Amino acid sequence: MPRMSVQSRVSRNIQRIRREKDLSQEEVAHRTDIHQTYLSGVETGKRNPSILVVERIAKALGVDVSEIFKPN
Amino acid sequence: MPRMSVQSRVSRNIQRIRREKDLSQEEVAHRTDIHQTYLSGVETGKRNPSILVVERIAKALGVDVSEIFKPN
DNA sequence: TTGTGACTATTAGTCCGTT
DNA sequence: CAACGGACTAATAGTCACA
Repeated sequence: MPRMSVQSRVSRNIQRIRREKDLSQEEVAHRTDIHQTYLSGVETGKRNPSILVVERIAKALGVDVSEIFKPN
Repeated sequence: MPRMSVQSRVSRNIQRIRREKDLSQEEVAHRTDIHQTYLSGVETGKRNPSILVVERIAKALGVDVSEIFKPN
């Protein structure tokens, strides 16, 4: 899977990890204080979040930020 | 070096890689079409760039985006 | 060559409801 | 529970004159 855009990479990783941990978007929204609708936009690759937002999501998912940017 | 903020992590990695490749901020600015002053702000941890901006910088530096987010 | 402050234009991010 | 849309506000993208 070469040269995938950073947005799809991030969205896939976030969704995968969130599901692995059995968390709902609403739960992550609560933990991060980011709206569910926005998280949805991130997970569907429609949003271009800042690195601080990605950091908050990573924390809420209990993983290091670098996990979110791993190629898939 | 535990739990360093994503901003310092990103700024350090970008600056380190850029210097390893012997590039000036202006050269990277030209390649990314991002202004030198903005890059400076990113490298000094004062900006909170979006993931698309980080992707452009990574490309200009010839590394995968994940490199930029590696802990240091 | 890199950093700063100040600024405007654009986008990130919120909040509402609805599917 | 997740996605979509619109309307809105806060924050970032991007520029400049200068140190």
